[in-house]
Amino acid sequence: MNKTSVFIADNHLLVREGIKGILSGKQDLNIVGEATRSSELRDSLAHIKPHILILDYHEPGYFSLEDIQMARTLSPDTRVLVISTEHNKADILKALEYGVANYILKECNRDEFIGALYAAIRKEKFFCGKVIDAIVDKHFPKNDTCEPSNLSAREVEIIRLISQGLTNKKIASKLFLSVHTVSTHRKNVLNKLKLNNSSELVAFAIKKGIIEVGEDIA
Amino acid sequence: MNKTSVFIADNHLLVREGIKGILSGKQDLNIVGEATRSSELRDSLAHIKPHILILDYHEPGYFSLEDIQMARTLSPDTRVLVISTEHNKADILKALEYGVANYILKECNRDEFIGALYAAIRKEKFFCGKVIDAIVDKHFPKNDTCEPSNLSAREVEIIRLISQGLTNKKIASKLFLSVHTVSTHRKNVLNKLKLNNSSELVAFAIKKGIIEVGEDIA
DNA sequence: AACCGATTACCCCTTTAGTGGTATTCCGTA
DNA sequence: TACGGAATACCACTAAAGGGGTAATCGGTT
Repeated sequence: MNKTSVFIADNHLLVREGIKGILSGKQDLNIVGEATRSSELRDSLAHIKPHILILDYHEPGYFSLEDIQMARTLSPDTRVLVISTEHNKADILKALEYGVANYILKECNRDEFIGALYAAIRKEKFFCGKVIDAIVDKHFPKNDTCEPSNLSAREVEIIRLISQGLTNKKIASKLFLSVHTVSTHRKNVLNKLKLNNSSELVAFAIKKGIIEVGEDIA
Repeated sequence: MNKTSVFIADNHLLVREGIKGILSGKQDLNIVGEATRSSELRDSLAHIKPHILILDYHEPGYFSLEDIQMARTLSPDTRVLVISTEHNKADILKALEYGVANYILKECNRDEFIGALYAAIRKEKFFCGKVIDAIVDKHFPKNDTCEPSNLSAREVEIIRLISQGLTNKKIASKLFLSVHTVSTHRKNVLNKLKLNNSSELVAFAIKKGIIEVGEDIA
């Protein structure tokens, strides 16, 4: 019988060991490789085409949504199972848009993990409860409660520059726009999100994953 | 011979399994319990007093720095080994102040993990490289490069309220201060951190872990 | 063709933030 | 006790943001 090949991309030893522990004893599975960084994953996928890629997406700087795209390009037949700590709806939805069929949170239980893995093998979709919540919220947006309203690309760009401390004037010259335009965008964003000022906006945007904050510890 | 009792506090199945996998085969260790939430940890520590508590501190909402204090109160002789994804210097230093003697990051390798565990058993300290970096930076602050300068408690409080979108006026009335005082604090903070405005301040503060952003997915 | 959202741009006016000072009180430490 | 930082409070002025409009243009859809 053909074993299913599994590749693990996770930069945390403990999680890799945990996955291997849970998969050990499964006679039908074969762990064919591990990667702890994007570059390792890319190099491996150049010659290994596993059936399943288990990818731990957590924070910027490690494996990211871009790695999902990269994996799907390098090995289109590989099914990607994302495990994540990420509670952020925006990120979950982004991952799904990137073609991830299986997404579970690390806090999911053993059955959910095994279930998601075998669903991936069977080429079915599997999402744990909280991920489904995120999807449902997207498709059936709550009546009036404030939700990460659909911001345009331009608006997100403006938010990003605001969070970098730029004034309307500087944003305008950076984007070759009128100060009025930038001001209008800022205004519209605050209205859409029902926020009062830019400080609150920055906190909100980071919290919702609308913008990223660069990494740390240099 | 007396086995060393180990208690695991981690809300991630995969990490718990990873820890157990690495500890399995160690004849001198005995895993005496697990907790996935603060409340479980508290209940367990009421009657189990393990030699070692491995606590996974990562995000607000799960195990937190407060749980470290709680553990040290309920079971003062228990050595706490914190494992974390946290690159944030402020949080690492806070954990150390709370009496944690052993702190490693999840990306540390097997030797570091084992080393930290046995150091804890021997009642020695052990920090992985990146944690040491954080400590060193604290004790030998860089010459002139901008570093998470020492903000006073009041200043942090002001930053938190700014990030909630409050104006100086509202902050003043909330804290029973003059608007001038709040304004002065805001000004001093921007000077200390060499930032230009409150938007940048909020992004910086979240990035550096000076303030928390509430959780998600409700 | 008519409509709609996104993007651009402008107006007026008020409020708030930012800049650059000074100064007092309190507390802990040298 | 003298010094220094933290916290408090004030002043004057400038720059920027926020609130409330209006409106033209462009692309895509109905």
